[in-house]
Amino acid sequence: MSIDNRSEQEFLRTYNIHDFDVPLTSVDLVIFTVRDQALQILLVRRSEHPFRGKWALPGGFIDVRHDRDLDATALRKLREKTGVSTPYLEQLQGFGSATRDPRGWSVTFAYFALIASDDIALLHGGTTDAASWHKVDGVAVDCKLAFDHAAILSAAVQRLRNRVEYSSLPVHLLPAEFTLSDLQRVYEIVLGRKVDKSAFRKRIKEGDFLEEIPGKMRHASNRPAQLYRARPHHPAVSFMRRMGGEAPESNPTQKQ
Amino acid sequence: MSIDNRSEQEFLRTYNIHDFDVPLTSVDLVIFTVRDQALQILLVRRSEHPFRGKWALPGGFIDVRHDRDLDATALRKLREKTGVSTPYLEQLQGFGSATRDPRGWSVTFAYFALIASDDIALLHGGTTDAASWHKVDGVAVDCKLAFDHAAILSAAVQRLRNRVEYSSLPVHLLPAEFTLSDLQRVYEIVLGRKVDKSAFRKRIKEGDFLEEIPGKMRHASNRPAQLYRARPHHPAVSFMRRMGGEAPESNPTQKQ
DNA sequence: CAAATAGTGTCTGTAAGACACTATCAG
DNA sequence: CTGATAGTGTCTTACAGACACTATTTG
Repeated sequence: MSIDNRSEQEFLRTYNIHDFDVPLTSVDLVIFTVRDQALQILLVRRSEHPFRGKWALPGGFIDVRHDRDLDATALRKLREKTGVSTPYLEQLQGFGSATRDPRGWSVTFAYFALIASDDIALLHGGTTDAASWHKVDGVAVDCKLAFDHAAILSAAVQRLRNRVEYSSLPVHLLPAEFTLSDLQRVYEIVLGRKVDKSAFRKRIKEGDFLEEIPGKMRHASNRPAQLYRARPHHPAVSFMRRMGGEAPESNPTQKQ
Repeated sequence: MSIDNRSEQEFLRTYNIHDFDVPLTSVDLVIFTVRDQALQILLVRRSEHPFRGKWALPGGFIDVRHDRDLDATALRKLREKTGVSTPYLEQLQGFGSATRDPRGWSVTFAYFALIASDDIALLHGGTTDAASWHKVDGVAVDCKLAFDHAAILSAAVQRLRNRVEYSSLPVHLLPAEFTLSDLQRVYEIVLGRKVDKSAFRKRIKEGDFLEEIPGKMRHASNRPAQLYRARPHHPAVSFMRRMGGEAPESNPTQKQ
């Protein structure tokens, strides 16, 4: 198959990864949910060096013996921390520099996940380190974070807000059944601004990624509301136009 | 500063990265240009194992002694291959799995760069391996690629086409001075379809990221065309609406 | 003049936003 | 009835797309 398969195999037999100076490689997660009318993320308090005792994004090293690929590592970490195994999960961006970890050159693959807050009763009482939810204020949280996790969080929030302007992403922050008002509220919480009801509902119906649950309504002390669920196999709708009058800031791209 | 700075320092003194099984880490580049009325990318023929003799994306390992961060590695690689040092450069996505490299678990940070084809006279005659331009056909090139580079290329082309639908990105594929017709042609070449002239020009002017070069025209055997240049410090404009009637395919996100 | 490309104007369709309106429940 | 939230209709504005039209050059 290869040009010279024999010498290629010979090469691999004598190859040792530890002959090279390779950076430390990890995967970190920004796990979003909406709780108490606020966008929140999951943080863990580190029980190991470096940054022992500091808050950090959940994450860890690739298990080269068990993880098939990066997504598998991210899913495994998410399951370990939350018990959730079918979230919305998207790779955010890689971060790597000589200075982000005091142990030396390190890289991390940042992912962001969206889960419904009622999916995670399992969290407390697990065997993991202390973990808790923290409200996102602007593009940060109220406590100092280890490593460059503040920068990662900032990038994740910006990416989330940007996606929410033109996609159906927020359905993943809700439980399986919800009303259109619930969904609108999530859009408003993530974006931090009001959204027009009429325009919102036209847009969502046009997008055709939800279906009514026939005859199922939510009753309260007012007019009952139709319950909807995400249409199966309709993962992520992108609209042609963004909501809101504002153009997004430019990418975290660097030049020079 | 830290909770216990003394033990943190003790920890770092005895820490050795080689005690862990870390994946091999590299940076790969998808370098786009427009030449001969076609979108093209730069490929190098590998002179080393593995995949010796195969075409591959230019790339290589992080130089932990000299590279400040991932972007620096990508820029260095780009400079080594093309001599270009101020391109549009954006991190695409991380790729990592147990099988993408026969040497074992490996990860790579894929970047994509846009350069004007007249910026790269320096390419031939360098000290690098054989490198050449290859036309992009659909989402691939006409030759087999090493590693998982076909998948990386595919993701890069999709990302580029998607961005072009709503941004000013293609200016980076042109030299410093160009006409609006030149720019329209680049949009058409990247997207692989015709674009309406009137709508295009309204959109570009509305975006306000170009400026006329006063009095400077390009003359041919027809009406002379106004020359434009990118407005300084106007890096990447995003429009509120996409061109073309089609919504983009969903992300390369995985679930399950 | 013709050929070629540059550049503009006019109309239509679509969807977002503003906002007022109606509908349906509990109490 | 009131209060509350669900849900709709109507008007305006913004802009993409289609397409015809004018403008300016060379030969």
